[in-house]
Amino acid sequence: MSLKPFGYPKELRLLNARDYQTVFNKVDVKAPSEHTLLLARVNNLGHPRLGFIFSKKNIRFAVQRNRIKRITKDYYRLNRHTLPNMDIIIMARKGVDQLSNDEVRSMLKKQFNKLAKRASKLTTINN
RNA sequence: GGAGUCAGCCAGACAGUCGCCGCUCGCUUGCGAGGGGAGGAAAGUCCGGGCUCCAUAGGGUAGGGUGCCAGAUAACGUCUGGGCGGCGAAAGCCGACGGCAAGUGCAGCAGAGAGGAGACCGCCUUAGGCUUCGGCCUUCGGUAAGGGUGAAAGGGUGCGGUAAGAGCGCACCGCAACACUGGUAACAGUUGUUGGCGAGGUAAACCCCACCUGGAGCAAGACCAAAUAGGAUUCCGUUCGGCGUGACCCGCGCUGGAAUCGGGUAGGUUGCUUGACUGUACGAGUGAUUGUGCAGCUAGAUGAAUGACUGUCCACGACAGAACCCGGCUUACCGGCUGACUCCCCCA
RNA sequence: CGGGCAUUAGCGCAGUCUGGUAGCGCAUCGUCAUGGGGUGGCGAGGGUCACAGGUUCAAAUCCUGUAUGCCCGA
Repeated sequence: MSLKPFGYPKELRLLNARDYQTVFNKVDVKAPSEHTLLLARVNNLGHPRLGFIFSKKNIRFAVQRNRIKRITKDYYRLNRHTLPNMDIIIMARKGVDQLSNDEVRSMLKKQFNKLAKRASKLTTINN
């Protein structure tokens, strides 16, 4: 792999419905909170992959949806080296569009840290 | 200087760092360089058109739409100009603005009467009775001026007329029909003649008239790979029947049909941006719009790009995010700029 | 992205086509019956008919726009 250190190419995303379905079929780690729900499953690709489900039902206006997506993406590509090798789905709940950019970032930090902590616990048990 | 009307434009700027999606070029199979990367509404999906498939969209019926006139346009429910009506002091703005004299329906309650209407009170009068001679009661009638009901009561004002009244007659105003004049037309008129004026409201009620209208939608459709296959059995049929064209009938196109058994599914590419395009010059037109020349290429994703952070400045940044593409309409919106016009005040 | 439907009392629904009175069941309140409660009988209250314009004498109903919720088409 000769990826740019903070890039966001397609290898680092979940791309089609099958990718999403495999995660839903067997969730290894969950990280719920008031505004989001993270689901993750261990992969053996040597890097994490991210996908998001921000539905129109939970975030009504397209401008707000795009804003949350972009901040999430940006946070992910800057911090992916701290994440375990998993396929991660981040789902939005109602009310996320009320948060400011800084609030979204701190919320993401908390959630990803929670995920990494639980994942490390999982791998030690498996080993 | 103030108040207002109309038309058009802008939608924070600059620099740095880290990223995302196309395009071109270079080397080469992932990097480098260059250049591009949301809107005026991208929205709502309320109309119209292109495009695609169904027949090249054909005939009829039903259904739907539009609704003063003329024009613009690919087309429209849009736009422009004009007419009529309304609002405003004006610039200007607003209007589903055909027909109820083809037919049918509707109008609760109130009211005498709700449509060639109607005597409840009233007014006048015939006959009779009573009388304190003022009139009162009963009654045959006349009467739409007044009261009262209602959203709405079958021209208005005045004079004459009359028992009291009434377009009953006359004058003026209004109205209708015809003619004339102007205008392509809608329509208009210090025009003329005729008519006493007789059939009011509602068509965003059914409906009538005129014009328009085939259906579906890029999840349309096309291509590649795979697959519906290839099979087996039974029954029916071979001018029949079935399928497709999704309102119905005709027509047209394709084709043997049905049941059971067994077998089996996976996506990718394209459509996808050069267009009723943009800018500019000259010309046609009151204008919407349009002709010709020159120049330009201005998002094209497919879990879906156009962003985040830092710094500086200011008027402290609204509504809001393309998904086949255009033309409109409607709705949302912090502010700012330009031009034209109207009215008022002051100065010269 | 495209196509369609709904919104009426606290809740579930009629009424809208064909304009004039907004109604039904449950729930709420009062009262009768019971020693008390439930069940039952009788009675009452509660509605800007989602919002804003328009047509009409008159709009829940007809027309136009807006908002919200739901369904269908890979």
